[in-house]
Amino acid sequence: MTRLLTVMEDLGCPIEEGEVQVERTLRKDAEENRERILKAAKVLFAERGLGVTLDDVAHSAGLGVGTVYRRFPNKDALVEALFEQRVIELINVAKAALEFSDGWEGFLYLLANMLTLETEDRGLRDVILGSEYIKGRLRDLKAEVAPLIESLVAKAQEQGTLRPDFRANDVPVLTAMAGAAQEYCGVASPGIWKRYVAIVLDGLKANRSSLTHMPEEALNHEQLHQATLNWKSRRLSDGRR
Amino acid sequence: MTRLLTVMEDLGCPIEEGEVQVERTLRKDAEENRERILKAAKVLFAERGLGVTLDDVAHSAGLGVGTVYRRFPNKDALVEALFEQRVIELINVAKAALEFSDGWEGFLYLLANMLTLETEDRGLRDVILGSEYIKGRLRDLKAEVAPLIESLVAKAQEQGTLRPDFRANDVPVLTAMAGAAQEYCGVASPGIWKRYVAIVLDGLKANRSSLTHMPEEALNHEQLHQATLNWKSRRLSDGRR
DNA sequence: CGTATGCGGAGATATTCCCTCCGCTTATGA
DNA sequence: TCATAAGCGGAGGGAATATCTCCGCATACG
Repeated sequence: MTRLLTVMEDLGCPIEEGEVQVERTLRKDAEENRERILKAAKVLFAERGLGVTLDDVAHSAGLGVGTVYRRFPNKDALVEALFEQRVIELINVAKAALEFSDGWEGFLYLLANMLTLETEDRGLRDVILGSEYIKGRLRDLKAEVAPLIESLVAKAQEQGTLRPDFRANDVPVLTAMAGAAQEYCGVASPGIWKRYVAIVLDGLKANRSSLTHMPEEALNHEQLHQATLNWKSRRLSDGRR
Repeated sequence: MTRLLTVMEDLGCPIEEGEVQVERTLRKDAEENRERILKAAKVLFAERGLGVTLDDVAHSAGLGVGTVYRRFPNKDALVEALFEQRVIELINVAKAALEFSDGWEGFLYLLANMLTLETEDRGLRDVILGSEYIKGRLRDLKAEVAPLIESLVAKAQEQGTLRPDFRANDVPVLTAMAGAAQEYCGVASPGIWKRYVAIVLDGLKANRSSLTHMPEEALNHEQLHQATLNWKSRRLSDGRR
């Protein structure tokens, strides 16, 4: 197999991942290192989002940069390897949410679980909200989520429990908002994002008599100060060249 | 005066801004350029936040970098010159909000106006949410806002119109969230942040019978796609050194 | 018209990121 | 056992990006 591939390449026939299934088994140590890379990357991406460098990953895995680049030619490949499964989790959450006979219950289930996944993993949030590094299979998987949410929203609205002017496309924006709350306060109080989701949920219910219990305390002054220190203005591209 | 200052510096006595009031009048052209810098910076900071470079500002003002650095020794100085007035506006909004006899009306007034100011000016948002570049007078002014909000929240809660588990310290987080909505969707639909603030307000009212009208349409798929392209994972510091 | 003041922007310095290259090491199977 | 394909580390090249200085030249103004 290896022989054949090499020959094909020598003939100027580049081997495209996916066209020919390159399944050459790795040497034992190489396979181990691949696992270490994935493990380190999982943690780093979850903590700091898709912005992490392959250099960071290498360092964190206790390996040289070269090793990482040999196994994953670029960040896209690593991202795909790591997040396919996680996006499938999202799809499953949405499917499970559709199982509820009560549309509001389902919607609640969706938001609670989806936001938990996406808020606690910055990388997953980047995958859902952005498009950088997201190609091929991962992109396709991601596209499966929206229609499910649309059904769910429609159902809850038909039953009159979700406010009628809400739209499925608002969901990613809620994700961005919960993410912002998390990034702002997370240093001082991880999990506080639930407090703000509680507020939003009370704003989404078509009719409500009681208030949802807010599951976390607000930041105290010291914590807010900490958040303040942590805030960085994101550099925006400026268009000129 | 200039003479004196120079001598003092020659003697190794650094001149601190604010200790000695340096009020030497600028040459006419220099004064003009100073205005151009402020004008350009105002626009850039509003659009892209405190992350803009003094080089950016210079270029946008049609001046050389040196000119900008001569007039404003660093970004702190420029930020202070630009945002003092804007923070005073915030203070005035909060004071005006306290004038309402109806606490909820006042709270509504506060959020509507404060969030408008802070959402439409990324720089102001950075000033409020962050601490980078914020020193001296600007810092002091900023500190005047929180107590006003505290009174306002207390008042509305005493009157039973604002949910009792809300805290004044939640306000900056709401700012961060509205800002996130704006940054995510702003390219496709500026002003859409009001849609999400409407939801949040409905979640903050202690009792509500009707829903607040959502002032903007949700993004359509094309717009959402645009938002997706615009999303960048903020690079977080990684702690190692 | 002399000179203090101001101007432009190249470039020094520092940081960050992406990725390649190459000398050395190691797993593997003939 | 040992030849060798496969793998490894990490220095370093190259490209951006940001901050701030320096100095030869221009100009406002008394």
